[in-house]
Amino acid sequence: MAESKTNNLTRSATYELRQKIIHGGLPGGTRLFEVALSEELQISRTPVREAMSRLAEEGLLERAPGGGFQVRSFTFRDVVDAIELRGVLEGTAARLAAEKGVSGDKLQGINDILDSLDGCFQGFDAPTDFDSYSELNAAFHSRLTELCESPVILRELERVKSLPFASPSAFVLGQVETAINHRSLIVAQAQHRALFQAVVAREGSRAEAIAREHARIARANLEETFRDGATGADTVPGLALIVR
Amino acid sequence: MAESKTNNLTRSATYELRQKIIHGGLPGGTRLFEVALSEELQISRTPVREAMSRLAEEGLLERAPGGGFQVRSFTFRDVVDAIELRGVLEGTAARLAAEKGVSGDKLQGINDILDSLDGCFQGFDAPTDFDSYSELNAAFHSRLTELCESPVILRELERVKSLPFASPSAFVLGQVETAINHRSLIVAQAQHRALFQAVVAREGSRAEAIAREHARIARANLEETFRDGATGADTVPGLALIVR
DNA sequence: CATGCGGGAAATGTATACATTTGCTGTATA
DNA sequence: TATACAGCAAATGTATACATTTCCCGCATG
Repeated sequence: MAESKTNNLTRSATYELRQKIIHGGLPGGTRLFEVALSEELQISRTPVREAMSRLAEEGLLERAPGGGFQVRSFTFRDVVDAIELRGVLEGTAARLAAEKGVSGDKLQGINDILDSLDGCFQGFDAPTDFDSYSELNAAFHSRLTELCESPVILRELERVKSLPFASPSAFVLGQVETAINHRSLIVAQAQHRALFQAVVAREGSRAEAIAREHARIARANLEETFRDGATGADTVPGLALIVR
Repeated sequence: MAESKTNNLTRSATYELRQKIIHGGLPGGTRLFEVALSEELQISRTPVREAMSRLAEEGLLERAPGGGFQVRSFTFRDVVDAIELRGVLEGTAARLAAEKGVSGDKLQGINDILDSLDGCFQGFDAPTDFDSYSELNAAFHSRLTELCESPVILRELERVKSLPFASPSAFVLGQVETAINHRSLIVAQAQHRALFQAVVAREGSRAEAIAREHARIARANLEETFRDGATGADTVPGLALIVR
């Protein structure tokens, strides 16, 4: 019955550090010192080291020139590029799925998700339960991209999506109120339908184009949120990720 | 004058391990044991651990379910997808560079490389010095993709290119004699010219298409080399990377 | 004022002992 | 025969002491 206790300290240290970085507690460029962190977390240097190593794998940290690690800093342009990259990779996954063709039994589940997403729109109002909408949205994209059945591509896609602010859920993680409005959600849902339809119809090129355009919504929301070059680092938590 | 001696043991252990994996000394799926490796390399477990962690960052190792690491295994399909992915990313970099436009002073250096590549073809014969040809080829792609000036995209591209057999140089690394023939080199060089021309002319879509097609040469060479489903694991060193 | 050269504090790199977990193996039992 | 469980061996996880390197600071020197 006992939960697996593997890597207890490393696991918790990784979690603590990740949260702190994502929420802006550790601005980009900040160098992390093993001793300081080990004292703060009341553990030895070893699991701290291990945690930093894992966060470097995730792309949240980078190895410092003289050794050790520092928080990776993302410029506004970096975030825009990450979103573009996500669109490109999701587009590739969709295209490959379409070119390969997908068996019918996997399609029904995705269709159900799409119907549930529709259900989130009560009449013409915005979704009341935004959390479950986000969850369904993530599920749709996950299920759809998996259709390409390419571990290599899916792996890189997950990497890119985990980059700060590259995926819609990152906004929730970073506790940033984005300028996501009702209209953009309706457009997004229409794109979901079209994207799915294109994959089913084996129209690879069209699927790729839609997926790319779909990511542009996130980009527009980002630019809307941070309009006028306001970094907002001092007002909105999590925003310290954007430095230069 | 003294060379930087940072991470001496970790560095050498990482190198030794990487070489062994790339050359097929450690087939995909092989679990790596810290004690065994530390005894073999005559060092303690710590630098071995560190080395494995770095190789996991590179994508050559993956964390095993119960802890520890194992050699990542690549199927033939995985390698094909990695090449496809490289084409997609190089295409994206080229497109962004074209859309953004590049200043003239950076173009001359690339043009010189292209001329040098032309020089490798003595008349209509195959390049005599294949090593310098490969070097120039790598330099061209490096310089061209850098034109997009996107650290995020360039970083992911480097990751993908470092995957076994995803980049042309991987064949040299893995000591696999590929079926690269003279004709494919001529086609490739023509694509180099066209790709460069498209970027300069700010024809983003064309540049992206050419970059993708260019990667397909590597795919064709791969399929030619391993035709008839022969894995060749017992005849060609480095081939143990392809297991299933 | 710029520059190069010690010197020492502080950081990471390394070794090693100890703790914990995992996974196997053998045995007893239904 | 299949299965559950106890116990052991071997692996990784963790703590800590020690080694080495880096980096900063102050001083001497051109």
